[in-house]
Amino acid sequence: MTTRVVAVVNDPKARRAARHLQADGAPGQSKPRREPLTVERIIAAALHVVATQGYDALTIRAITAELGTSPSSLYVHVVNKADIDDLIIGKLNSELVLPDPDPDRWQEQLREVYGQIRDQYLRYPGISRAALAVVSTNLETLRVGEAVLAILLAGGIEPRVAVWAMDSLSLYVAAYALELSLVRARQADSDQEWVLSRAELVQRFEALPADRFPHTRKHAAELTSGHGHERFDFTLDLILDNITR
Amino acid sequence: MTTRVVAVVNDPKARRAARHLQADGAPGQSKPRREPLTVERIIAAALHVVATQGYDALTIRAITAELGTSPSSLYVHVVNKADIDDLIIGKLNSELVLPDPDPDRWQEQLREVYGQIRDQYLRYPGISRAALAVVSTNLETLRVGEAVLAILLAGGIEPRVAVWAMDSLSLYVAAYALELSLVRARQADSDQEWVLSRAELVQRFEALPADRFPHTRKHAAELTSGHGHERFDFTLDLILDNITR
DNA sequence: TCTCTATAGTGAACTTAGTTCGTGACCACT
DNA sequence: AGTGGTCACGAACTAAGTTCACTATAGAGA
Repeated sequence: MTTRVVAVVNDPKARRAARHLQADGAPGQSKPRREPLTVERIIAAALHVVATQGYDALTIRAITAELGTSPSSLYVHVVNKADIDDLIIGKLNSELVLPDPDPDRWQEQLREVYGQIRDQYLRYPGISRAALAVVSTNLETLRVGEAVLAILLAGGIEPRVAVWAMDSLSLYVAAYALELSLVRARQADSDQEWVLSRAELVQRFEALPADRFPHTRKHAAELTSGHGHERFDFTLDLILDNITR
Repeated sequence: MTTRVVAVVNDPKARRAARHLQADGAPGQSKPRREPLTVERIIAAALHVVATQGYDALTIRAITAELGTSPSSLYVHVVNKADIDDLIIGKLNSELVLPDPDPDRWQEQLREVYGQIRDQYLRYPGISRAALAVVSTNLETLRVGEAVLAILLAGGIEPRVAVWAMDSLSLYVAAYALELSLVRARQADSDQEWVLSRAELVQRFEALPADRFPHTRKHAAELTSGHGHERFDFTLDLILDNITR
């Protein structure tokens, strides 16, 4: 998508630095080869792996298998596995549609943006683990932060509160998506006998000693209650409704 | 701490099942050996590794080195690496001091409990990653959940809201601690040249194009502001102050 | 057109980590 | 002593991230 500095530099560290520095598409010199392995292709392959097999399956070898190359080939374009994580998170962030701040609809706008983020995380199961690790070190992440901040400030939220709220919201989406991905993955391959199956879990809840776990027993049903992302919306509203004061 | 069924069973899966099922200390038959490797010793060693070197350093071999044994020895007592994660999270949870619900002080009590959890996570850097993965499958975690639920219900919170709030709070502490651990770790070994140093990061913030990142530039200072856990308290209050309505 | 050089690409191998297996040690009871 | 079962362990296997020496190739310049 974004034109990128394909600086003809062998050192991938320098490449990474260049990637992070360039604020806008200002290509140094493009140097197309026959069917060149590019960072874009690597990102695409990586995202495909995550989408189809989950983040745990995102190994260097899985990516290169997707691309029909060998592991070492990646290291011409990429520093690290962590670098790849950084890149795919950046890519996802770059795809978010960020609205122009509307002071009258700031809460709605935030719900919309974080809804996008949530859905994106869930589309790439487990990727929120990477998102939690990245900590806004790349430009695309900053772009999203900037937009969220703009919406909050437009809503009349005091700067310090705005920054903190942004932080809370971001942490929460990531954690929510991570947990949900895990639960889903667990449901998928419950053939892993050593892990308790859902039935066993429910059974165990009911088998809990009533004297020690009265509330948990009584309200276990609520734990899984809530259609769709009702639980998510609940927490978002909790935060958004309260920062105005 | 807890007396445990040292069931004389070779199969570690059976052991795990036994661990999870026993609600109270009802030892089958204890069978002490000379200097036996026990689950307790494994947990202690594991926690020591995490406390001193961080969760990333928690490898099977690191644990066995601590214990002076070999990797394979662990598998007599433990199913998995994941099982170890489960055990240490359980251990930490078992150490939390949970107050008797006081309807008049429910918010204060929750702040106190989650403060304990936060501090514990931070004492064992990175361990919140394991906490996020466990998803309350063991009894000690249920014990904490039960207590939190009890406090919320005592505070007059509607059951469904209480359960959801508990979920949000738990996710948030874990994510908060995880992020903080990461930041601290990054500060510690910033010799990793490929990662941007703190100075570089600040420098970059200031170098951001003012037209695209006005808010981020202007309020970058607030990001790191807040002494101690002010940011944490802020979010907790956001949630706690709002669930009453 | 030919050569030269820098860079992209690659196979093989190294390292670390989780896990398994066969074997031996040890204890308890017969 | 013998026997059975538990516990411990060394060695080895697999998977994954990473490095390195080497090759292939495209484009620049002679």
